[in-house]
Amino acid sequence: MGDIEESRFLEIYPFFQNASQYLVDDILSLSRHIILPGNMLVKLEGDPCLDFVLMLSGEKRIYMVGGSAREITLYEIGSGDICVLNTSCILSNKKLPANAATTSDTEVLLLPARHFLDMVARYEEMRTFVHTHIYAGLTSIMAIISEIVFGKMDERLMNYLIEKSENNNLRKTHQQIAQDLGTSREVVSRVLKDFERQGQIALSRNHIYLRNL
Amino acid sequence: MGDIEESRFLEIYPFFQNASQYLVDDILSLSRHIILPGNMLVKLEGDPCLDFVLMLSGEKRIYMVGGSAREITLYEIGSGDICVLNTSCILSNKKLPANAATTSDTEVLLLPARHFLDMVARYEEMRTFVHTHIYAGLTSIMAIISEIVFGKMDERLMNYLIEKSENNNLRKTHQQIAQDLGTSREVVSRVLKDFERQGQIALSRNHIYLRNL
DNA sequence: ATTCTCTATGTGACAAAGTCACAAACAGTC
DNA sequence: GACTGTTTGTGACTTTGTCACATAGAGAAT
Repeated sequence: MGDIEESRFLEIYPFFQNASQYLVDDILSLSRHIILPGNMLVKLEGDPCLDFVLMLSGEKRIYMVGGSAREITLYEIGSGDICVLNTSCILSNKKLPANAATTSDTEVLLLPARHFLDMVARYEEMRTFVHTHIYAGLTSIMAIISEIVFGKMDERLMNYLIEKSENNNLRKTHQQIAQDLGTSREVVSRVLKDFERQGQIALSRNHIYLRNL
Repeated sequence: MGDIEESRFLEIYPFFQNASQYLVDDILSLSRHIILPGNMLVKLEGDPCLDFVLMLSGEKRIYMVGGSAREITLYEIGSGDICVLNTSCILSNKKLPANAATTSDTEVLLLPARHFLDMVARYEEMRTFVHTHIYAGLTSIMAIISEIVFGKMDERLMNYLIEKSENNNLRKTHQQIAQDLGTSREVVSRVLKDFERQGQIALSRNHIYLRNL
């Protein structure tokens, strides 16, 4: 079933290098290897989680939507990550409380819920793996609250630019940035324009360039 | 050690009425029964969690602090609740990422981390219990983000008044309300004054009265 | 009762962030 | 080059947050 090499899996998920061989065999033999196209809505709020998802490559964005086209991104997961909400849903047999979409072509391993629960029951390592990721997810969501409540927009936006840019370049629209930060497009446009006037960045359509200072 | 009646425990935690007698015996015999005074700072951000905490009576507030006396309450726990962050910390052997304080005299059972981890390993029921509460904690924290990002202050404050009041009365200062909602005292004072001018509430020192409309 | 003191509340002035409406600029395509 | 859909810019206004300081209430001290 799983047509992924064990060596590749262990490279992406080094945690399992020290885990029981039985566990690794189980994960690889019981899960299916799937490729999802980019920019695809994978799950909607309220959907059940039938599989535990292990990210191999690509990226997913987990986000909430409010009225009037406002959104906020809770976190993004990439190669070697798992999704806290997916995990927590399966462990508690509840519905997913957010939306998930791929932002690029994405390769995942899907491990059916019942097998995943079995492994959590049987393997200490699996529990450690899961619980470590749940803690990380909780704290990263708390960090968002902290930023929103205690932080200022210009600081948040500058941190975002630094974090998300590659080689000082970022290819995103102001609308996309606004949806990640949970604010409106106009606010992003205005703060970016200020940054540009201060000489910190250069703006063009779909593209931001960060000048190193 | 534990000097609490099993019948009382099962009344406060009905989930365990259907659990193995061995598990209940373990919980009761391995935990200590402690009483904490009200308004006591129980844990600071960065503290380790040595015990799994089961709330018997009273209330605790879990909150984050930012600069300049601003705070935000993540959640409050009372009789029959457990604290997600406490749970997650123990399961992952990490530090607590928030502060905890009692808001009234509080009675708890403290179950040492190693015994708790043991029970999670051994008892399916304990895993279900824990994972259900983690899901509930995660979604309640997400609900806070949703409120802050998508909601308006007057709606949030009105919901707060309705939720927290008993018999249409609420004994809190504007400062305390501001710290629960993650805003500043002035904003709370102003919105409350608006509510009063609209005849929805009556204000006096340390006290708010809600008129039923 | 009067005064003192501490805490709680009220409010004006201004800054930061969000909303609304609409204009201008850009990149493809026809 | 004209047309079209998307992206960005911006003025005007509302809401929320900050700062400074005034006022009011409650209990203690005299």
